Amino acid sequence: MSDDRRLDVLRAIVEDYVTTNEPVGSRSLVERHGLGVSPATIRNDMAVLEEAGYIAQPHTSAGRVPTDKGYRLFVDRLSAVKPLSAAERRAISAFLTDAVDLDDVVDRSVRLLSQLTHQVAVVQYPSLARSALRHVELVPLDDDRLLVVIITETGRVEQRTVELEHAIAAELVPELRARLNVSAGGRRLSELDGPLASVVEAFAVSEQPAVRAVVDVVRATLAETTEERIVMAGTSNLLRADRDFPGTVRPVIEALEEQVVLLRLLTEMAEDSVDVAVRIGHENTHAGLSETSVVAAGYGADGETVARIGALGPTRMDYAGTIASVRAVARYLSRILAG
Amino acid sequence: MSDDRRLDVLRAIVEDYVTTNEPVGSRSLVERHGLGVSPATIRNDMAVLEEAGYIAQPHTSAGRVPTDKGYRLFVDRLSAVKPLSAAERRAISAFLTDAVDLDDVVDRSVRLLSQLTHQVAVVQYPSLARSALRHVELVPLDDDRLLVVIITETGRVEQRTVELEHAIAAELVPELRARLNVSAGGRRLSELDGPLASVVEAFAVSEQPAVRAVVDVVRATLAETTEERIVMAGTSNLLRADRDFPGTVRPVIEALEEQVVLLRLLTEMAEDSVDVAVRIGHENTHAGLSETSVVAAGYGADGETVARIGALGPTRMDYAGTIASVRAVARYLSRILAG
DNA sequence: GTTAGCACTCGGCGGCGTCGAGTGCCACCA
DNA sequence: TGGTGGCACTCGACGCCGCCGAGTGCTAAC
Repeated sequence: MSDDRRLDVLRAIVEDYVTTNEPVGSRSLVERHGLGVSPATIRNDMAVLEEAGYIAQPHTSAGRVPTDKGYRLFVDRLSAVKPLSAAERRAISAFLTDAVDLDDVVDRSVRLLSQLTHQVAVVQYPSLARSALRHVELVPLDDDRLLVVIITETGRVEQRTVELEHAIAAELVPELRARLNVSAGGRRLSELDGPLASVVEAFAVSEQPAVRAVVDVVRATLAETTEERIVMAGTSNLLRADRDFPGTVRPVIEALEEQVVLLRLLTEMAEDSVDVAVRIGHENTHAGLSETSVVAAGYGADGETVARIGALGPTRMDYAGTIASVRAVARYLSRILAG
Repeated sequence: MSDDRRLDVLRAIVEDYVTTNEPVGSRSLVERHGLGVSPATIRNDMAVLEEAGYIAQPHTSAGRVPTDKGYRLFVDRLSAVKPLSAAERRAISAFLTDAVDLDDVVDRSVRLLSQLTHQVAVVQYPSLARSALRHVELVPLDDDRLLVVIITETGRVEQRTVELEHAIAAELVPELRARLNVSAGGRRLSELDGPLASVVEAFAVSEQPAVRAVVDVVRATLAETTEERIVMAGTSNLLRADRDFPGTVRPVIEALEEQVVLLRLLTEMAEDSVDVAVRIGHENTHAGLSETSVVAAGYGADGETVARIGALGPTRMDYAGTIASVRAVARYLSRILAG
């Protein structure tokens, strides 16, 4: 029994359906791909594939369409890696190297990815918690308020205002700034507890409450994961999909507008895989995304993942191409942040 | 000749069309509104209104639909101000006062506005150029690179890296920081030229090139209008419109993805009016927005407009309600920034 | 200036028949 | 046993047709 051919048939169905967006029948299948058998044979194979849940027919006497399970098998075992063209590599490189600051890098990346994939692209800002601290700056605003500005190695800047119970002596601010930067500079959140504690202890007991307030804000800001930001591009690409299946886009856009949903999704996917992760259709726990697939990868300096990027589109997408693009952009992005 | 009644008819047509989204005919018009005349009379009036370009019929023997010109007249002269309900006022107030920092304020505002109007909402970040400077911070990165962090009164933070030709003496950094903050703190871009020049002159000639590089970056950053950021919410509200007129949404979403387009639009509208400005259909110069209306208003502390907010939707929108919401949110926003 | 009446227009809708892609099954072949 | 050709069947897509009704413009009368 030729199990191989069945897989060939499945691959052919996925490929055809992705390009034509029409249920694919046995005749066109043998024509477009050089399978050396007759339509009738293919029909038998398709019956088996359908029985096993890899494909389905929208209605009697229409061609077959891959199910989520079918796409999954395709992605895991059938799709060949599709290397990017030289032109695409050049475009990525040129597009990203011009960037001037972190905002710009993120902005360019997300646009680039949406253009490469023709899907909705998503880029998460480098997480504060996982980035090393570059510098902490303290700015007295008035007697009992102090502005704390936190700058990470990845170039992200965050600011918080600290309300002080009692005024802090003005002369202490430079000292506190210096101590903070010496002890905490270059470290990540996970390595900060000791150094920060020692900073507090370096001050006179009478000053410690104020110092502790500042230190706590620094720690809290770095720990704050809810503040994570996301940028998105290529939403209009969804409308192409809507022309095919009117109405399916609404819940997707609503999901996209809830950054929380996206963040949770990306975080979950970080656990799926070390490299590029793929979620197909119902594999996305969020209901609105049940006909949507997401391809995501992590990026960050020094092989340390600080955030993720992804592309999102209808389950009927070019997985090989999308995976290649996401992986490529993630790598360039890592390189830029490291450099 | 009763010109008044014709205007009543126009108003009635706009109101009916906005709620029903169907061309409105003479019979239903007299029924739904208590005009004390017969359909035939209305038909005559409608013929006049059509002649004058305020209404049009999609095809022979359908009802009438307002033209852009008709909406314009409606907005300018016919629509009554629609005060917000107490519940709405409370919602605005509650929603905005909880915000913790500028990002949060902007984020909440845009969501709020999209919910109130059921349209796409847009909020522009407070412009750097028009905000007063609160503080400039300098952080040496290595021998020939200096990080400049700029903080405005509205709470916006911007950072730039300066590449120095020759290393700047480390001891000079605190002095430069101090001088910058004394001379420039609290001033707007337009008042900065003199103070900045005097900062440069306060240094020894040998140090001036480096100092000037830093000062130039500060000035350039404040002057940079291209870097203006915009946030958006409620894109999914457009899809409702697409159900009525399939295909019209695509160009709009594409326009929205180009922040430049939106920024130019908001800037143009700033000149239209001191209060709330309205652009209807073809009045938007951008081609993709020719079936879209935009309602915008400025906000800022101390009566000084530092940025704008707006709502955007199909020309067939509830102008009175949208205008009221935009105005209200702009006012609360101003109050928060001032406080 | 308003109204009633009337002929006319035209898009929307539902029914109908045709067409064709695609299927499942069965008998047959190597 | 697996592959193949043949065949009857299904069912959505498409185009045609005729009806219905909302809406109009015009004219003659009030």
